[in-house]
Amino acid sequence: MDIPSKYDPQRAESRWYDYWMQHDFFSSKPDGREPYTIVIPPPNVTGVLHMGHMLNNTLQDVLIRKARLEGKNACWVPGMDHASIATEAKVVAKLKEEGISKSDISREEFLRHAWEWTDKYGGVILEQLKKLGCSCDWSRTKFTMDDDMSASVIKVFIDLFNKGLIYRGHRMVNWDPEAKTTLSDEEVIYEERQGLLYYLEYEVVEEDGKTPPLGGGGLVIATTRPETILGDTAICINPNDERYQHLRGKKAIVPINNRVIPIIEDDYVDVEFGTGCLKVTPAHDENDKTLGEKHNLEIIDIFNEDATLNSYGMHYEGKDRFVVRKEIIKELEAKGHLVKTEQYANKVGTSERTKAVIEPRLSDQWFLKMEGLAKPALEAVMKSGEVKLYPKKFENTYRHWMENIRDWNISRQLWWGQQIPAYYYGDGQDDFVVAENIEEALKLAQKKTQNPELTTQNLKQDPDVLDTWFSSWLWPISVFGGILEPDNPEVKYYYPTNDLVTGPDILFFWVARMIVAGYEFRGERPFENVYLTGLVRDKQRRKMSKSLGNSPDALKLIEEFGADGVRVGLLLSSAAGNDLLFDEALCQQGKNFANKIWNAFRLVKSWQVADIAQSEASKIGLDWYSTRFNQVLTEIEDHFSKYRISDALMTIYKLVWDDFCSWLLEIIKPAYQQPIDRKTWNAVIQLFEKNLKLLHPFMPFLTEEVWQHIAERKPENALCVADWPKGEEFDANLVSTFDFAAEVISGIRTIRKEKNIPHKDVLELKKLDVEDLGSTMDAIITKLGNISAIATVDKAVDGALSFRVKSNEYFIPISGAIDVEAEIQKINEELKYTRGFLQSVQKKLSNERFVNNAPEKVVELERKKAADAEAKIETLEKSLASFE
RNA sequence: GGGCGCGUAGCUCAGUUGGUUCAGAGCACCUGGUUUACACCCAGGGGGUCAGGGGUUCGAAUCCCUUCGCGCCCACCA
Repeated sequence: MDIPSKYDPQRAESRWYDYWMQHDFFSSKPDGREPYTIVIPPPNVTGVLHMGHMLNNTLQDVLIRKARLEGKNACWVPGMDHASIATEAKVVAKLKEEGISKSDISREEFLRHAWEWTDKYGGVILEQLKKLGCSCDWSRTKFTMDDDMSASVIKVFIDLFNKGLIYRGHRMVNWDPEAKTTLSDEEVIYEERQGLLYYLEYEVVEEDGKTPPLGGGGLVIATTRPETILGDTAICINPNDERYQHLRGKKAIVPINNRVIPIIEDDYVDVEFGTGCLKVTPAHDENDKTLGEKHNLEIIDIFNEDATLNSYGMHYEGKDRFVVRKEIIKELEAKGHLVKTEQYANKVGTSERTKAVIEPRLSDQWFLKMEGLAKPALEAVMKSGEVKLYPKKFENTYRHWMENIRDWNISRQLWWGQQIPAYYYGDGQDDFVVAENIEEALKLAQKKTQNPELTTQNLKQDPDVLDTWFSSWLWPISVFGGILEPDNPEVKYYYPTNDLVTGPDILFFWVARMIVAGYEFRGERPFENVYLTGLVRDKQRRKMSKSLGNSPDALKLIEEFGADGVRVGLLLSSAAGNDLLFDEALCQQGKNFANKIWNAFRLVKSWQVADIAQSEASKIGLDWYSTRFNQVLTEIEDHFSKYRISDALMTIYKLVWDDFCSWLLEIIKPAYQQPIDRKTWNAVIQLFEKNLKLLHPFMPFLTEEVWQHIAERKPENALCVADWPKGEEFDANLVSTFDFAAEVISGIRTIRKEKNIPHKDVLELKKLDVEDLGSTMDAIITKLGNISAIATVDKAVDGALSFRVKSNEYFIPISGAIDVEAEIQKINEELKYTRGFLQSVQKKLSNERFVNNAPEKVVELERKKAADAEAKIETLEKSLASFE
C-alpha cells in the first residue's frame, strides 16, 4: 500500500480548493431551490487575517457548507469594508513616510493614494480566507466603496434627509484629536485612569469691587482639567449650599487671563463632590454646555483641532493639552492659586481606532434621529422573535441599547468614504440643499433661493464623509443591489439572509443598525439568526492583540496543522458567546483527528475484497453502526438547530473516532492478510462516505481528499456538493444491547490488563445470565475479546476470574493458580457497594412522602433499581459461596 | 452608579421544565502496550463538598436568599 501513513494537508488544500473553484461549486444564482444566504462581516480593507477572523469565518463556512450539502442554494457573499478612519490613518502614515503631508495635497490626490493603497493591499485578507477553506461566492465580492455601494449610501442619506430624520446640528461631539474627526458614542471606549484632582482658588469680586487676597479670600473649585480654565465662563454653586450663600450674585476672576465671570447657581452641582464649586467651561464639557445654554453663558473654545491650545490659550498657544496641564499647574502654584491636589481615578474616553483621549468639542455635525427607527428593530428581537440572537443573553444588552438609543452622529471629518451629499450656497445655518449630485443640487438650490442666477460655482459640497457604519448597515441589502433597484430578482431571492456570524463587540455598531436598516429600507429583517462568537484570547485570558504580540500568525498555523486542523481546533472549544482561550494544543488535536480519519481510510483501502461469506460479527457490527449513526445524526441536527456548533463537532468527533474507528472497524477488520467479504466492504464504504459528509463542513479539505480516493468520482460529484445524510428511524434497543456487549468486552480487557494476559492469548468465557442479553452479540464479544467460545452456565464457575455487568456474571477460567484472596476481596468490595446502594434506594422507597408525591415513573424506576441491586447481591453472594 | 451574566475534574466546558442515563465530555495526567490503519496510536485507570453559607422540597448542580470572587454592557458627577 503506498498511501502515506500521515495525512499531508498542504497538498490536498491547494489541490481541492482549485478544483472547487474550477467547477464553480461556490457560485450561486437564483433558482427554484430554497436559498441559504450569509453575508460576510466585511473585514477592514486594511486588515490581515487574525484569530478572530479565523473563528468567525470558519463558523460561517461550516454553516454554508452544511446548507450546500442539504441541497439549498447556498450563497456566501464576501467583501471588504473601506474602514474610513483606519484606512485613512494608514494612508496618512504611509504618505508621511514619503514626506507628504495630507494638508499639502488636494482631496483628489489623497483619494488617488488611498485607492492605490486599497488596490495593493485590499485583497490580502480575502486570499487568506481561501487558505482557510472558505467557500464564498467570490464572483460576488463587494467593497463598501464600489460605485453601486456608494450610490446606495447616498440614496439612503437623501431619503432619510427628505424624511426629516437627518439633521445638521451644532453639538458637543466626541473629537479624536489624532484622527481630527468626530466619533460616534459607540466608538469611544472609557478607560479607568489614575489622575489628579486639582483644587484651585479663584479670586472673588466683592460688591465694593475689591478682591480679597488668595489664601482664603477666594473660592476653591476642584477640577481634573486645569488646562481648560482659560475657557471658563462661569462658576457654579448649588443654591442650597449653606457654605456659599455669600457668593450669590458675585463674580469671580479666572486666574491667568483675569477674565471676570459670573457665579451662577444650579441644582446640578453636587454639594458633596469636591468643594461644591464647579468651574463651567461650556466649550469643553457636555454638562457645562447644558449649563451654559441654561444660563446664557459665553462659549470659549480654547483648542485647535489637534487639541493644542489656540490664541485663547495665551502664552500656551500651540502647546498640547497635556503639556499645558503640567505647565499651567506650575504657573498656578507660583501665583498662589493651587490649594492642593488629590489622587483621583476617573474614566477617560479614548478613541477606539487611534487610542487618543477624546476631547468633547462643539461643532457642526450631521445626525440621524434614531428613536423612531429603532422601534421595529427592537420589536423584531424582543417581541416577534423575527430576529434571534445566539446566545440569548445578548438580547438584554440589545434591548437596553435600543431603548436608550441616542441620535447617531454620522459625519466624519475625513476624506476616505462617501462624501456627504449636502451643497452649501451660503453661510447661513439653512443655506444648503441635499442632492445626489451637483446638477441636482443646483436645481434645488435655485428653487430654494428663488435665484436662477445661481451656478455650480456657487455651490460647495460638504467636505466631510459619512461614518463607515453608515455604509455597512446597508450591507445585506446593498450587496444584492436592493437599495438602488429594490425589485431586482437577486435581492428578492436572497433577502432576507439567513444567518449572521459576528463578534459581540459590534452588536451596536453593526448588527443593531443593520436590523434598523432592514426594516426601514425593505420592511423586513435582514437576517433571521445572529450567532455571536466570543473573543479569541490567549491561554492567560488576555485579548489577542498586535501590541501584546500574543496573536499567532494565522497562516503559519495553517501551515503547521493544516487548515482542517486549525478549523477543528478553533471550533472544539468555542461555544457561542464564550471567549475562546486559544492554545495551539487545540490545533494539534484537530490535526490528530485529521490523521485518524486518514488512517481509517488507509485501512479500508488496504483490504482485499473477495466473494466470501459475511461473518456474523460484521453483520451485527454494521447493523449497529448504521443504527448508531442515525441516533447520533439526530443529536447533531439538534445541536445545529441551536447553533451549538462546537457540540455538533464534538459529537461527530466521538462518532467517528470511537464508534466508527474503535468499534466498527475493529469488528469487521479481517485477520492478517485475509480478504474482506464484498458485502461488508460495500457497506463500510457507504458508512464511511456518510461520515465524510458529516465531517465535511468542519474539515473540507481532508474529507474531499478521502472522498475522491475512496471511490471513483465524476468531476461533478465532489463531496462539497454531495447530499447530507437523511435521518432514518433507528432501533434504540440495538444500541443498548451493543453497549452491554461493549461493557462485557471492556470487562475482559480489564481482566487481561490486571492479570497481564496478552491480547493474543485466547480465552474462554462463561456467562451466568440473569438479565437476558441473548447471544446476538456473542460474535462481537468473541472477536474483540479474543474469546474461543462463550458458554452459558447456571452456577458460578470455580477457579475462574470473574466480573459482572449489570446483574450478569462472567467467568474466565484460566490455567494456573487463581489468587483466591484477591477474587474474594474484589467480590466483597462490589458487594459492599451494591448493598449500600440498595440501602439508599430502599430508604427512599420506605419514605411514604416520596412514594406518595413523586411521579409514578420515578417510583417505578427506584423499584427497578432495588430489584436489580437485589439480583446482583444474590449473584455476588453465590460467587462468594463458591470459594468456600 | 445602574443592568446583565458567570463560578461544576488540573484546563476548557456540557448539564434543557428539580427525579432512569446526575455528577458528565474533550484535552491533560497515570499505568500497560513494537496486535501488520494510525505512538498524530491502542487498551485500562485515577480525579469534583457542583465557589461558601442558609432556605424551600420526599428529593437541589438545577428554585429562593445571602456572602465572596470574576467577566461584560450601559451611565454626564467636575
